Parts: sequence; C-alpha cells; structure tokens
Amino acid sequence: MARELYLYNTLSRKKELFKPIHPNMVGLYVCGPTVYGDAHLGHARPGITYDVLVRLLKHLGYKVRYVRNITDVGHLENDADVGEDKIGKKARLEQLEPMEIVQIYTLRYHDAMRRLNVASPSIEPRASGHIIEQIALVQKILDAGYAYLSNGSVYFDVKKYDKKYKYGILSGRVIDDMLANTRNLDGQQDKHFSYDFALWKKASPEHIMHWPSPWSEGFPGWHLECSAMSEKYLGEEFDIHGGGMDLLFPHHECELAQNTVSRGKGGVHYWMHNNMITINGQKMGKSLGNFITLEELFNGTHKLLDQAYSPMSIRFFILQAHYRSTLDFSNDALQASEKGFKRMMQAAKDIKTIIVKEDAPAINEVAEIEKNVYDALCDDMNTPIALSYLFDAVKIINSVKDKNIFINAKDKAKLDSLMENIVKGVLGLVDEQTEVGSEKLIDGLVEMIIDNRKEAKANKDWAKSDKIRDDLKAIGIQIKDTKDGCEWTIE
RNA sequence: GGUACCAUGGCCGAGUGGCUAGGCAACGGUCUGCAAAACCGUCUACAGCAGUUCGAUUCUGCUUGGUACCUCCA
Repeated sequence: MARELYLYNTLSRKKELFKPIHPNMVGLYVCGPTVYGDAHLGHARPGITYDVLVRLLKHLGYKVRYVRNITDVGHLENDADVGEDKIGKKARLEQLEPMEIVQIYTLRYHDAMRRLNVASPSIEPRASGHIIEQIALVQKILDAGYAYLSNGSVYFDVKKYDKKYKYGILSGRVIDDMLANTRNLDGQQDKHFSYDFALWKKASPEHIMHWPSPWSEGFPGWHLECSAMSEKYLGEEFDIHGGGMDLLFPHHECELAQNTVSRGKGGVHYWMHNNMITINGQKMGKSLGNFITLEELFNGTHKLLDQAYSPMSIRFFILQAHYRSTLDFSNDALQASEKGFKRMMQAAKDIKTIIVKEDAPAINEVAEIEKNVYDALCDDMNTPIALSYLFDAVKIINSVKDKNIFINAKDKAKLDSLMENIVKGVLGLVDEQTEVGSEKLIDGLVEMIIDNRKEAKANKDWAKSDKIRDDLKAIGIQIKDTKDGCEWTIE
C-alpha cells in the first residue's frame, strides 16, 4: 500500500498502523441493528462511519469483505438474560409473525441506509439463519470447559475464563471491581455467577421463537451470533470489528471471551467503536425515549425539528465530527451542515465547468490540500479535518469561477479528482437533486422561464423579472444572476 | 459506588507545548437594477485554581460541571 492507514484500536487504546492479515484484503465485521423498530439518528452513525471506512479501504486499494449482521433473535428486552425477546415482544404487540416484524424493519433499515448513501455490506447474515452454527459454537465452548448447563440453559463461566484469560481486557474492566458493585438482578437463579452470560436459553412457554438443541427447546444468547457469523464468513481471525461504543460492554467483551475459548484467540485484530449521538447532551436511545427516527428527520415530522433535513445533510453532519467523539444534535447544527453541504456540492459541480488558463502558474495550495486530505483520512479517519481542507479547495474553485485567480489544467484535474474520489467516493457525499427522473424536463422548463425573465430584464420590466424570480423561489428554484448570465439551482 | 471520558469563540466542531482548523451565524466591503450566490476583510476561544516550563488551550494536580458504561440500546 502506498499510504499508511492508522486506526484507533480499542483493545490497545492507541492508534495503530493498520496491517491486514492477508495482503490487500480486509475482513470487516460490524454489529448491525436489532430489527424491532425504526432506525433512528443514532443508527446512522455506525452506518456512515463504517461505510466511510469501507470506501476508504477500497480507495486505498484493498479488497474488502464487509459483514454486517441483522439481529433478529436472542436480543432480550430486559436485563440479566431474562425477559422477552425484543422481536418476539413486538410481534406479540402487533399480532404479527416475528419474521414479519423482522422483514418490515429490515426493509425500512435498508431504505434509510440507502438514502444516506450507505453502501450495502458484502454479506448481511441473520442470527436466525445461523442457529446451527450457534449451537455448534455453544457445544465447542462446553467441550472446552468454559460453560455449564443449568436448567436447560447454557451459561458462559466468566470466573473460570477470567482466571486464565482475564475477562474485561477490551472494555478495561476488572472483574473484582465489578463484583464489589454487583446489583441484585432478578432471574439469575440459573447462573453460578452474576456476570455469567447466556449462550443458550431455554424458552419459556410464552416465548415465540425457539429451536431444538441438545440442551432444550430454546434460543441462542445475544452475544453468540456475532462470534458464530464472523467466524463463518471471515474466518477464525479477521482484521476489523466495529460497532457502537455502547456495545463495548458487555456485548463485545463477551464476544471476545467466546472467541478466545472456541478459537484459541480473540480473533479480531482491530476493535473500532463509534461514539454516540447526543441530544441536549444526553445519549439518544430507545430506552430514554429521546430518539428521532431517520424517517422523521427526512420528513421533518418530529416535534423537536424545525424543518426536514435531507439524508445528505445528515451524512455531512455526522462526518463533520470525528467518529470517536460524541456529537450533539440540534437544529442549528443540522442547518449549518445543510448549508455547508450545499456549498460543497455546488463546488463539486462547478469544478467541471470552470475555465482553465493553460499558462496559469500552478497553485501550490492544491497539492497541499490533496496531501492534507489524505493524511487526515488515513489518521484514524479524521473526516472533519479532511472536510476543512476540502473547503479550502472549495474556496479555490469559487475564486477561479469568480475570475479572481486562474487555474491550469493540471490543478483543475487534481481538484476535480478530489471532489470526485474523496468527496463523492470516500465520504459518499453526493448531489441529491439528481434523484428526480424528469431532470431533463425540469431543465427545459426552467430554461424557458428564465428566457422570459431575460426579456423582461432587457426591457427593464423589473416587476415582472422579480415576480418570476419570486415565483420560482416559492417552488424551490433559486435564481442567481451572474456576470455570465443566469444560473439556477433547486433548493 | 466502580471504570472511563469530556469541558474550545454566538452555534457545531477539529487540533496543537510556541506558527493558534473548518462549517454555520454576525458585521463591513466588492459585484449586482434589486436579490441570491460568490469573493475580500472583521470577530482570536480553549471551565476555574495551582504547578512544571523560557513559554500551556495543549503536560501534572486539585476544584467545579457534564456524559458514557457497569441492565437493553448504534
């Protein structure tokens, strides 16, 4: 690889030089959603973060296998491995088959991700489709002696594991500290130790989703699916495992423990965690009831929203913060992002048509911008820094357009490549207006109307020319009179 | 209570032991019939207190405030 990529590894708590296991190939596993409700703004963050990672890796020349799962079973409603299955509960409430719930919300999740320009993963496995693999994994852990059977359920023996391997190395926890603060939770009578976690749960009579197993009619524990599916599709050892910071403990810690016992090693080289989106400084989450769904954002229908925000504005908003920082939601911040995004897109469009001057001297800044953008992206995906340099490029493009400075073909090509390969390619920021199929028709109509206005202007009929401009504005078309004629954009 | 993390200008957000991002907003100017956009310029912040240092927003300690995880959550 020509460029060195550094990634922050949660396991070492440091930025590390990324070295793939197989040259030029990257295996990436990311924890996807539990599909029992609509995706909210919080879900957009890992979606976009790891999408940019995949795009960046590909841009750097790697072949990437990106596995992002759909959790459709085993994720319980309550604490301590008791309570209803999230999917099962929703199914009961809505009087649908669990798989209908899964289907509905999976499709809606896909649709939201598509609108955010998040590319589909290479493989999107479902937990319910890998019951056999999970049962095999439970057996393996039992055979290794790190699990026990209790009343039809199988639990991971955290104490025994801790003695040999140390439980808590990923999340930075010490088991003795945790012990001192163990709370009394209900429904733990089957466990030997409160931090033991379920690998297989015997289904209670009201539990809808269950499968036969050597131990009981039941269902797999939540942490199991990621271990089983990552191994199936990426092998015993793979490069990167990503997910939200809230999954660090217990989910990823348990996953690591399962891997260590069944594979003889943690299996993951780089653990990456995106931070949370907050609202009024507080984490946006389902349990807190302070979340805004992506659909509501796109429509502007939530009571906290002043207006609708386009998917790309949201993408830009998320990219303007580093993925490991919390990001606070507010209308002001989103509106700022919307404007910044539009400015960036306008420049990406304008670079195509700006006039070159062959004998113009090279603009030194162009090469610097290019270098700085790559450096930022390769420094643990510092998208805010990359964007700040890209705005320097925007400034140059606008200056050339205003004929304040001149540009030669070589510099223009560099800027064009930045806009094309980085802004659109890696950051995935694309113009949204082109979604309309009848683009040509609109173009033609607007041109006609503008011709009319031109005539009015020639006759100094300002009233008419202003009316045309105002009327167009009212339907969302903004006119701009420039030295070279009239331009227009759809708002 | 335990373990982490954070506190940056009107807002959002990077980053650094000295050269002090960027976006949005605001103000002044250029352009324009008027707008809009763009361009030029202005606005110089790093919670408080002590310490280390020639020098700290950046390191250390303390104080205050906040957040996350410890139970489901992206």
